[in-house]
Amino acid sequence: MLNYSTSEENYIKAIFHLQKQDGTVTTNELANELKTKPASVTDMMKKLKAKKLLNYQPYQGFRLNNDGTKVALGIIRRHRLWEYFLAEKLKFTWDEVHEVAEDLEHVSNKKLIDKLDEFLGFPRTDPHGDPIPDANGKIEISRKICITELPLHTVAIVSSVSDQSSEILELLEHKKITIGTKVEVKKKFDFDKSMEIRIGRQPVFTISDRLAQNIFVQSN
Amino acid sequence: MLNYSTSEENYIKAIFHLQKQDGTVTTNELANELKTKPASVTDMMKKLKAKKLLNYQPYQGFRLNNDGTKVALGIIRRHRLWEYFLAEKLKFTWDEVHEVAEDLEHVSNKKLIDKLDEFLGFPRTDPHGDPIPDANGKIEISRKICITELPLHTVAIVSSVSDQSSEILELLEHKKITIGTKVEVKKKFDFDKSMEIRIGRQPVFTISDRLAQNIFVQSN
DNA sequence: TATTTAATTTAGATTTATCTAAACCTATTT
DNA sequence: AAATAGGTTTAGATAAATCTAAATTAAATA
Ligand SMILES: [Mn+2]
Ligand SMILES: [Mn+2]
Ligand SMILES: [Mn+2]
Ligand SMILES: [Mn+2]
Repeated sequence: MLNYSTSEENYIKAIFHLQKQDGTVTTNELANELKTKPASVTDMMKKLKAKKLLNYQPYQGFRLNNDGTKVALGIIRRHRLWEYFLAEKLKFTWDEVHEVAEDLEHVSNKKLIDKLDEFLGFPRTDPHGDPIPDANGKIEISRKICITELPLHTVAIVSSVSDQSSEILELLEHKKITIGTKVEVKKKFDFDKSMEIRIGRQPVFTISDRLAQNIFVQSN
Repeated sequence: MLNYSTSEENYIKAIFHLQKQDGTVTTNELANELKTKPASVTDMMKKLKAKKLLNYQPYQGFRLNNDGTKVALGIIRRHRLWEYFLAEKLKFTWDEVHEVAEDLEHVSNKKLIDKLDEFLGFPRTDPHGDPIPDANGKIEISRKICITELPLHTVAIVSSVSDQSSEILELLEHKKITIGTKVEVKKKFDFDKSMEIRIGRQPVFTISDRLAQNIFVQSN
């Protein structure tokens, strides 16, 4: 396995997260995700294409190929194992781990990561509930859906939350929404797409669509 | 505290290790240590001088100032804490830890390192026997001397060994020379500066000057 | 189908870190 | 004091990653 620069790895991982099922990722989407400029994205896409990690034709968007996906899963494995370590061993709160893991994930020594995995007891999910790929890059497919797609009056369990910004995580913590929380949608409003939800036996309260988009549940 | 690039940090740390007591470090010495070219060193010295981390006048060598020393001690703290973690928690052998720590040391998140320190139980030395600076940059001054300076027939304890290359560490392991080993110099040869030493009650054997230079002992 | 708009790419700069080769100092030796 | 040899610095290139502004293309609209 070759080694990739921190910058290349950040692009590869971002593409992996953005490409859903069969669709392609656009230049602007990726630039927005990485807080960079479209011109920089185009440069990097040419480079990653030359390294045979993705399919890319000018103006047609891009998508990781098999090799690129393997690389992405390696980065995600490192990221999530470090997140687990930070939360479980170093007692970081779960909204702090992502930022630190964003750097640690780029130390790519296979032995280090496999020994870390063993030391942690081969955890299956990170502190946000996302599955951790194993040493061969195999990852559990999770049956999670966004809470916005959950039918009314159906109790589900929060299985993961977006980890993209610590602002969101701070809000979730304040609302006492965390992994494992039992939640039920009581009402949805078309006007602003906000929804009223209930956690356990607490009073019903409202969350914005923006927040709901970042909460994922396991319906069974 | 500002942040420095990986490259800047590697230069700063190398200068710290090369500058003994009151002397200055030369361009060639540093280029040799970092396996780079003298021209690259000169470029970086200008940069680090501009950042007020060292004293440097063209052709006169250089030396870290107070601020530079503080930065160096921070890097060394990270390096040695990770080495301890790798050896103690992940069960790396002590000749494998340096290389990995060389990368991990550049993840400079103060909270991460202070929590790691706490998790490890505030270790005082790394797996090579070198002291670990505390969160304030304070470091124990060790009374260690090189085995080449140890008087004949004086039993001493190996307190640290060079960790610069895994080749040396491999050799030391083969010879069963490790931290805590009791050692005594039986004879020194002027011709090639080799020496005969005895470990515990084993038969006397010879080590080269090149190797001896990398073995440090605590004479009492 | 022609036009307009929005997304994307290209062109040209900038910054950081590196190198080689040439020029330049400093110290030692004649 | 002049010559020489080492060590050091400068000059000029290169590669990676980024940017702004201009040019181009594709898609939507008239
Ligand atoms: Mn994360
Ligand atoms: Mn990252
Ligand atoms: Mn080390
Ligand atoms: Mn390093």
